[in-house]
Amino acid sequence: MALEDRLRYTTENCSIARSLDILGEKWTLLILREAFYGLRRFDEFARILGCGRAVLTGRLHTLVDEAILERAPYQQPGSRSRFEYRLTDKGHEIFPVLMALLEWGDRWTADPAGPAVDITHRGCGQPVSLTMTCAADHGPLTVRDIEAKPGPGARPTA
Amino acid sequence: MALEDRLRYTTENCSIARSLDILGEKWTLLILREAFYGLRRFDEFARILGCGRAVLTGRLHTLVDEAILERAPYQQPGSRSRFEYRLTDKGHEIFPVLMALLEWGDRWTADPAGPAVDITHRGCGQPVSLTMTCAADHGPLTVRDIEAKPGPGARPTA
DNA sequence: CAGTATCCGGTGCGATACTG
DNA sequence: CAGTATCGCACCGGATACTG
Repeated sequence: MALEDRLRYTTENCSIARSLDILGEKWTLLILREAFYGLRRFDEFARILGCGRAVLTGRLHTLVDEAILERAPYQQPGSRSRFEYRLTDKGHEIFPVLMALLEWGDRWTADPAGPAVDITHRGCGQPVSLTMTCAADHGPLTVRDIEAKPGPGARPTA
Repeated sequence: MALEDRLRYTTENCSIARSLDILGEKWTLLILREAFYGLRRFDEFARILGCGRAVLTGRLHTLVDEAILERAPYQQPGSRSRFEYRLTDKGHEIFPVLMALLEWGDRWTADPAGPAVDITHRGCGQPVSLTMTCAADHGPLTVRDIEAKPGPGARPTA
C-alpha cells in the first residue's frame, strides 16, 4: 500500500488493533505463554510469573470473558474440587502470536546460552518455524514479497 | 512440556518476554503497523494513529534505540530537509507478529464488513497466510502438533 | 488452595500548550 | 513540520491481609 493510499483510510476496523485491545495489556501474553506450557491454576500462574495476584485476577477474568480461557472445575482424587483455566480453541489459535514473538526474540535479542525453549514437531522432533506462504503455494515469503491492500472492510476517510 | 517440567525452570531468558519488553507497550505495534503500511513521518503517525505526541516521541526513540526504525534525513525537492523513520531489517522481521495478530483478529473479532486490509503475494496476487512447519517439511501444523521443550538456555530453578 | 480487598507509590497515557 | 513541556488522572504492581 502506498502512502497516499494509506492516508485515504481510517484506522477503524483494524484486526490488529482489536487483537491488541484484548491481548496487548502487560502480563496477558505471558499468562498465555504459561497456559501453552501447561499451567492451569491460579497459584501456579502467580508463582511462575511473579505478577501481582490482583493483576492476575483481572487478566484471567478478561481472558475468560473473551472465551480465550475457560474456567472449569476439576477434581484431584482425594482433594476437594478446584478450578482450572484451560485454553479454548480461540485461545489455542493465539499461539502463532507467541511463536512470532519467540522467533523474533530468539533472532534479535538472544541470550548467549541459547533459547530457553525449543519448539518441535511432536512425533518427528524437528524444529518448527513460522512461514508466510500464499494460496498459490509460493513461499516461504518475506515481508518484501507481500503487499497490503485495502480490503472490503476498509473505511475511507470522510 | 508437562507441568512438572515447567515448574523446574524459571522465566528468565524468555525470548517472548524480551520481545514484549520492546514491543509490548501500548502504541508500539500500531506504530509499526503504520510503518509497514508506508508511513514515515512524525506528523503522519500522529495524525493517523491519534496517539499523544509525547507518547509518539517516546516510542519512536525507543524503536530507533532498538534499531527497529532508523531516523534518516530526507529532502523533498523545494522544501527543507526533514527526518523520516524507516524500518530496518530487524524492524522488517517484526511483520510476522503483526500478521499473527491480524489473522487472529480477522478470525475471532471480525468486522461484518470484512477485513480492512488484505495481505497478498506481490506478483501473484494470492492471499498470504502464516503457517507453522517443521524442518522436515511437515505441515501446516497446529499448536496441537507441536511440543515445547526446555532448550540449551533454560534456567533450572534453584 | 484460590482467590478478593485494600492501600499506596510510581508511571503510562491523554490532553493541552508551547517552540524552532 | 517535528517535536518538547507540563499536568492530572488512571491504572499497575507490590505488599499485606482476609475469606471460603
